Amino acid sequence: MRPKYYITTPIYYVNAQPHIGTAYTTIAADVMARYKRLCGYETFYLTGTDEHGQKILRAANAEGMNPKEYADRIVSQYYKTWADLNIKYDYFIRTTDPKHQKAVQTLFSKIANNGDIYKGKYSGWYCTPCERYVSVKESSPEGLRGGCPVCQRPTEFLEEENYFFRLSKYRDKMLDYLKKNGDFVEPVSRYNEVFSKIEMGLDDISISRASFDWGIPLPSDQKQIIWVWFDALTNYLSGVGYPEDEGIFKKFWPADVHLIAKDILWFHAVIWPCMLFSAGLEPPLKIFAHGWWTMNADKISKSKGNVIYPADVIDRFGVDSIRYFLLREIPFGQDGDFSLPALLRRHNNELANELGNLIMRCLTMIEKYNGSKVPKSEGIDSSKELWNELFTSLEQKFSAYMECLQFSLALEKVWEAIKMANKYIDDTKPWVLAKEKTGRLSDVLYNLAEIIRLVSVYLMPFMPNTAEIIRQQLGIDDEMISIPSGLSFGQIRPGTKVNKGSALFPKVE
RNA sequence: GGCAGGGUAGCUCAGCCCGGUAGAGCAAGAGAUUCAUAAGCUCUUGGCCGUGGGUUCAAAUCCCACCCCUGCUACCA
Repeated sequence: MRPKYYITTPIYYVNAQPHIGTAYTTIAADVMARYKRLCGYETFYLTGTDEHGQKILRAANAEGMNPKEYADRIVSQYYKTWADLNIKYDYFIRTTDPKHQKAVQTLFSKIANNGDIYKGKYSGWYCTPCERYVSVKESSPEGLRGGCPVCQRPTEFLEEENYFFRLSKYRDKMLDYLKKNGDFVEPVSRYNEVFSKIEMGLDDISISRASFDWGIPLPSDQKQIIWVWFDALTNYLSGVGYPEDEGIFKKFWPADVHLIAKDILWFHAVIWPCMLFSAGLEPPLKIFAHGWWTMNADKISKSKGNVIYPADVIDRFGVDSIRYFLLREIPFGQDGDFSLPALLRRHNNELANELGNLIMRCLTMIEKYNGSKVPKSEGIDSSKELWNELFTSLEQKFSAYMECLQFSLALEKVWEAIKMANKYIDDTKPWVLAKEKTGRLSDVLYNLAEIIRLVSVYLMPFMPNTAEIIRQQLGIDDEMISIPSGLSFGQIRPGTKVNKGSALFPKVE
């Protein structure tokens, strides 16, 4: 039986169109999903949109629309952007889907039946953008009136009867779970933060709202709707069939990893597992919180007007270049800076010069010196053996880095091979060998064709279009493109006709 | 205020656990070459390793104090 892999992005709140931050998470998950598919895993990649809550209701009203229409409009932008970025998800979930709504109510009832939900009266300062109450612990006197400690925006005083979830009950269980699963939250620094915050104590949280009605009603009390975060988190279950489609659900749950940005760590690393504990379901295996992008070292925000939209850069650089840049530029987990000069450098140096030009020079030489056919390796020199060793070592390192989502390091390893190949050409000087006619030229050209093939396999998850073009240029078929069977050196058949096309990455500017 | 992480070449960082006369990539400069997207290859420049003490034959690396930055968190009121 094939092993499974289930990866998710957060479902994005439809108050804004997709930008570089959401694209980042979505691309990272796509790369991981494509990698796992390549490795033969039965893979499920879930993304989607979060469409309920007061914030959406207000935004819709402000434009004279009903919230569902408003959401539809934004959602279409998500579809388009993800298509433009070549994101291959298995399912796109919307919290307005009837199936999802049912799942939320089912989960809610499970937790209620377990005695973890009670009715209480709550009065306090509420942050609408964050969709949560600011606790007394968190708020300084100025903070109460001054704004939300998380997002700094104004809070409003609310008093209502709500239903509460006994989060406090799960403090010890949660700590225990973390101790037994040291890699549950990554990077480690985030794990430590979560751990110490839980140690300080967990308060019960209000998980229903009565002051507006854009949401999913409680099964037991139609006057209240379920808190958006409870609603949203449940997508990870409903997206794989919970509760009705047991076959799919049992196959894929628990999720192997929830990819998130660091700002929503608490909801995912604490509230979500505790909800699942209460419902008698397994928690996800890993929460990976990545960092934030700045723009020219400046914090990105709507008010500053420096938000970057994927379309802005795709037109100029191409999808694969953007995908590459985002994952290569910074170690996954850390913050990073997005800037045009940085993007230009990566694109022109690494993609155009080192990779694109490598392929171009190899194909040209095969064309010129061997009638566009991959020659038969003559075994005159020992470099084939050396390349074999190099790629064996690359295979190990690459997969190790991919397993721990260290995309930048995985790419760095692939680039070591690319640089070696460029150097190999300069060292062996095929243009000289072509005059000598010793047969050594065949060895070199064969090795180069094979190197390019292997590189394209490794790049496939990151740059699917590029990998596909390389495959066509080399004239090879799909069977040589898989992991691990396609990774051994020496598979490309002599006589294969190459098709030199145009430059893979035209230089920008 | 507490806890955690960090301050090393112009920039981004590795080295610090297991002390022994500073490393990589990018940027900058030079050279040989021509298969190639004026690409690639080779070489060079560049650092009192946050500050002040201490331990040691020897400290970026260990110890103490202080300064600055980042994250989590608390509070004086």
